[in-house]
Amino acid sequence: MAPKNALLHGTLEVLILKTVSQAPRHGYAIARLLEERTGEAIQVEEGSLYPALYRMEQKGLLASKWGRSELDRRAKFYGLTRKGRARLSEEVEAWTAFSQAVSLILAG
Amino acid sequence: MAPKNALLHGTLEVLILKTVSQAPRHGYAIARLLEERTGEAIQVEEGSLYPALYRMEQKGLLASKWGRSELDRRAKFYGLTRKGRARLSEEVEAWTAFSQAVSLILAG
DNA sequence: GGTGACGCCTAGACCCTCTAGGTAACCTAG
DNA sequence: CTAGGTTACCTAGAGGGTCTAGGCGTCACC
Repeated sequence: MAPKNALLHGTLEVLILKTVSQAPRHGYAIARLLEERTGEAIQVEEGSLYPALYRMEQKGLLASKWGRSELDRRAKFYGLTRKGRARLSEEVEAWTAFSQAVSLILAG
Repeated sequence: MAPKNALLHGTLEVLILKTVSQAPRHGYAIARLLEERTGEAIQVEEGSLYPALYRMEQKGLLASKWGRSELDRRAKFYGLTRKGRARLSEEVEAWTAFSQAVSLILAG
């Protein structure tokens, strides 16, 4: 079967980078925030999210620190590293170019 | 290493559907057309393209027929089936919603 | 006769997302 | 008090799509 969310492929990273650039956030909050802000147009499964966060920390884009959530639960907060910040603008630019290109074709 | 074109993932299908909806085209021409119209912003490798065309024909979205290219070479022309036409509008809609959602986040 | 463009195809690697589980702490309803 | 729902994290393996790196045949040109 076709994957439920093929379009998300490759885009999750920039979404996370952006979300975390505004303030340190924990994984669960990132997922909720993306869903709420987009009216469920973007849905991030936990099985995609946590591995992505792990990869991105390994790559040096994110740095994490355990803390307490808004509801006072144990939660791991992620913030951008300098490398992550650089990566964010690269990926925003790449996505903008790509999405305009696709729109151009689909409008043709 | 990061895949060269992670963003393309899941988008190639709708690009092909759209391109072929305008006129029957052969694979090589589809790739050239996508690149030229987008100023190389979209680049389709042959190793992605031909398997995609094959899959889409298997799924009943495309129908193919051997013919002669503009340069009078042997070439396989693809056209939309009724199912392909229906799929095209679904996917255009899905892409529009998704891309607006991503833009919303990235603009935040 | 060699090189490059045209045009098609394939195997396997690679990467990312998703499914489907599991853990643990906390709250509320009944 | 206990059953269920929410918060919050994690993982193994399946699944699916793209890319790498080849191969094939034809044709035009130098």
